[in-house]
Amino acid sequence: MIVRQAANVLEIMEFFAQVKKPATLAEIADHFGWPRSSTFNLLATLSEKGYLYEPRPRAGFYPTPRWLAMARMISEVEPLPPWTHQLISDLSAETGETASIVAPAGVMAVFIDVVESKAAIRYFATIGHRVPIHATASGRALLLQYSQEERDSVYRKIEFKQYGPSTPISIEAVEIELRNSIARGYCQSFADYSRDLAGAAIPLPIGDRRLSVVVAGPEFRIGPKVPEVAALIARTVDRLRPKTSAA
Amino acid sequence: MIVRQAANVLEIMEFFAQVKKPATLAEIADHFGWPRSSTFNLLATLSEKGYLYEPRPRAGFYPTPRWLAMARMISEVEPLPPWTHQLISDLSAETGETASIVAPAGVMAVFIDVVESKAAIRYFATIGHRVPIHATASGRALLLQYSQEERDSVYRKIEFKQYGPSTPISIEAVEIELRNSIARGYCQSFADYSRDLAGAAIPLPIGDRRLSVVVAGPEFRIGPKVPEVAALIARTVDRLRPKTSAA
DNA sequence: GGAAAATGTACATATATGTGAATTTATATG
DNA sequence: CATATAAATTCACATATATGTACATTTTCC
Repeated sequence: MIVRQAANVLEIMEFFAQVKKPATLAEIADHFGWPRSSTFNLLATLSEKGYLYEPRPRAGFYPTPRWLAMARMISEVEPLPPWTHQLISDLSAETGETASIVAPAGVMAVFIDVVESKAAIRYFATIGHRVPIHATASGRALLLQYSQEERDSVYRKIEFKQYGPSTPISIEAVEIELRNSIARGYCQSFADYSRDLAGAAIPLPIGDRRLSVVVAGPEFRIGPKVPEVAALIARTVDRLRPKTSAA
Repeated sequence: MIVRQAANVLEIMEFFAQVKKPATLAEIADHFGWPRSSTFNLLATLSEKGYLYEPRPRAGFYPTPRWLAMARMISEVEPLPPWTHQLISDLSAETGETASIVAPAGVMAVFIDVVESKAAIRYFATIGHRVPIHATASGRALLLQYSQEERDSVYRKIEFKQYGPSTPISIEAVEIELRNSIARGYCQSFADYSRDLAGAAIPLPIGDRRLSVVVAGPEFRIGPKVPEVAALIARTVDRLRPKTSAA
């Protein structure tokens, strides 16, 4: 069950992140198609908690820096080491495609850092973007780091759906693809989940964290180059990852 | 009316900002005294939206960097000019008390930047902290920037409460205090709202934004020094504020 | 290795909550 | 300055939602 008002808080936050200017109750209500009274309650709640204020008279609400203060506190713990951002930054620059660091979230894989391609046609992904762990290159690069028992436990919760022609729709299919990936030396996906999207990924364990790096883009552009992209990823990780410790 | 699940999202966020480590469903439910099933729904919603993930197996949930990404996008608009942080930083260092930048939010005043005193006994305030606009030095320094009509409109919404012995409990009392403040050259408060708390504030208009600076601390320590603290604030603003333009 | 404890998940139901309509307040217009 | 129009609040009620209970899964402990 989705908790509507919880989701609405996030929607509002994203709304402000997008429009980047104060908005009145009426504007917000109209934008989302929410009743004014409901919007009123929500805004009052966020204001009361210190997350919204009125920067100038009659110009409406805008988030206070409290969001930022909280997010900073949260993120200063175990941040990703700086070289991982360098990594996807370099990869995106060299390949012209979108590169990301990905982490597990149950049966999904979450993008926790992204550098987008600058191409007009590109893989559009943002931090927080989620994809099925079993039907994506990045996700399978995570699964490779699991023990058999852990994988089984994940499999039990997966609802296998035919997202595309090549989506693995059974546990066996996934396991086979994992074995192939090991043999191949990297994970790949050709529209397994998103139409026209292809990508290459490799596991990226950092400390006891299970992460992966992925480079993805439109199939017609990146498709033929997947092997060399994979090699590039491996080389770049090798170059940037500190040799001394696990971190 | 307060929207409970909206507030809960913020609570969860603040919880993570405090504990700074992943937490399981059970831990979160117990911490807040929420039913497991409700907690489950909330966490599922936040996860689904890409704001929570599971950094390592069986270690529970933690916020994704998406919070930070959103907060950054929101805050890069019209950020406070850097000299305002310098201002409260200097003021806090010189006085040993807590210094803040404050903005209006209806009948309340919100702290939008804070540098805390390092003293053991101090005014504990965080970004997002809210106080009644009419019963605080910082709030009245905002009201001074309003037109009479705007002030009247605010007064109509205020519920006058006797927070402390010197709280102004009528429109006239507030207006008188505002006139006194003008004569005096700064706003002051002696436990008008918070027990044992005294402070000095002055208006700080920036562009068309109505802000104020306040220095506040325990009455016994800052009380006798309020006039000189006020003078210090004025001098420091004068020193740091760029002379050229309104920004 | 098996039982017990803890944790996570599903669902029907009572109830807390969102909302439409009414009221008040603010702003624009003649 | 009066009137019209739009925005912000309030409130009672129907309904969408949180939760108690039951079940499943995982982990711990003996």
